[in-house]
Amino acid sequence: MSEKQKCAISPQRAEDFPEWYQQIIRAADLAENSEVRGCMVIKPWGYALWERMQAELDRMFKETGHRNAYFPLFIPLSYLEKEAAHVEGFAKECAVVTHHRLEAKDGKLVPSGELTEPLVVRPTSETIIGAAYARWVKSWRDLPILLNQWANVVRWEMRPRLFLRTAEFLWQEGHTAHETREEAEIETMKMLRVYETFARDFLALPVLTGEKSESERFPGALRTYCIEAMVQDRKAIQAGTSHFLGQNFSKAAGIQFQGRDGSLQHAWTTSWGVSTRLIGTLIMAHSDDDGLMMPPRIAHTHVVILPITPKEDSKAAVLEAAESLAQAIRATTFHGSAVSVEVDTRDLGGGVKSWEYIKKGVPIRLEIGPRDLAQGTAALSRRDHPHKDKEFLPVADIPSRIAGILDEIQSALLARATSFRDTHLRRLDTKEEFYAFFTPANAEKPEAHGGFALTHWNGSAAVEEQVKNDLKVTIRCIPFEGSAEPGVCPFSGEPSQQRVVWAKSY
RNA sequence: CGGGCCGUGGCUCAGCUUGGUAGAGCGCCUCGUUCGGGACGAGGAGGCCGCGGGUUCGAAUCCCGCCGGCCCGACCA
Repeated sequence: MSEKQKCAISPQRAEDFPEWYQQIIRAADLAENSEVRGCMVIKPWGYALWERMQAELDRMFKETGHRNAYFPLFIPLSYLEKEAAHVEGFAKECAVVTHHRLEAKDGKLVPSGELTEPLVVRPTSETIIGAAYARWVKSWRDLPILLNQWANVVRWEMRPRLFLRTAEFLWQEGHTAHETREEAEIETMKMLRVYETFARDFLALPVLTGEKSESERFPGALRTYCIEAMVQDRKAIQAGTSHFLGQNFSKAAGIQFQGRDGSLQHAWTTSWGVSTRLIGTLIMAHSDDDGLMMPPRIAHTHVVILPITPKEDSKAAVLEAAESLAQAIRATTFHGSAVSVEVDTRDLGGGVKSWEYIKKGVPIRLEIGPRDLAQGTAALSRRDHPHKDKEFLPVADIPSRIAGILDEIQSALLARATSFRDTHLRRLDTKEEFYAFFTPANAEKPEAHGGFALTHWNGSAAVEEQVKNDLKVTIRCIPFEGSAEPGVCPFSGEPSQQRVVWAKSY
């Protein structure tokens, strides 16, 4: 590269956010598009992030009394037909298996052996899990059932984007059945809070919590709650959902039990999930024009040590010092687990290696070279600081300081994201302000604009529809806290009980 | 699924209008000098020009069909 590049990623966020997003994924080697339309290959660096998310969430699910199970990928078509709203919500995006055999014909393989009943590749598992629960539940003593499954699901999306919207994606879906309505409602809220906590403490994402309006509700649910994050183009992204399904699915599947009073009752069910979309959210929330930035608590690699070996005669000593430093750091812990350290001994020159780890978002880089050997130091760089900043520290002090620095980085990312979100969250009271807020100056190539608008709403779907048509802005959630106050819906002029969160969204 | 644009080494693209057997930059490999911030030199590998058919002595180039991608709409975790 003959000319100096200021940033590793081109284009920059401000120039072309969607393209920047794709370049981050490429530069950090997270994933790539597959030859199968709409599907992605998640590469090791990206999959490791998912494994970290799985590990922490799985722990949190178990701590709240859930266990894992696994249900079939294929769902009988007839199951999907049982819940009317559910069918309507998912039918259009279902992949359907109609045959079970291939036969060679004219040198080609053609499907044969048509199934008597087509099988749907699960877009979600309420129906087939409901059928199992119906078999398992006889008595109030069989409840609650608190299960989760880690699985892939397929939704035949028309416009895929890596991690954000793909035909196949990975997720977890919790499915619970309860004796009473109240118990199920508590469960729904409890798991929403788990997601909120996870997003804040591990992903360093401040999220808004609230309920979805009817038009955004999960097909078949009585209520859908969500966590909504803001990413750096100021759009909202639904990062997790928790649904109170009432008795809709238990009536459809026949989940019945004999209650304490001897009467036959339908169970109350919930479902809740987060997906690999969290990776996309993480990227869009924290990355900068030099690449990915992994919050330390979700990073699979906390520290990378880069030995500087310019001269053959000192090489062995430098490598030994690097390895010994790695061992000392691995012996320390960060939130209960060993700090994860990589030593990159590849024979690559210059800043190439440094830049690779900047792009990949490793929180801490340590350089150790011949000069350090003499002085007993190593150079420490933080991913959340400008990439040229480097602090020379006594090697002996480094291991004990790593966990503290990781915590600082974690806090810095959360603080930065929170400040960004708050800067772009407005209380807007007139239609004019609202429309101005969500209208880009350059319609041809919209710049980052808008944000979250806290604006009154009369509760009508017609208003939502109008705003969506005009601005592509939707209600992201009806927040739980701090929004209940009488006012006037600026779109209809009608009275409103509270402000709701409006935004453009992914 | 509707409208627009586009498919040429791994990536970004030139070549196509006016048919004559394929190029550049980056990346990759080897060797050497380098290495504390994307280094330099020399050499090298890699392409049924998206697929199928047609026109032609001859097609990346012209014609037809299909497939795929991107953007905009509808839909969505």
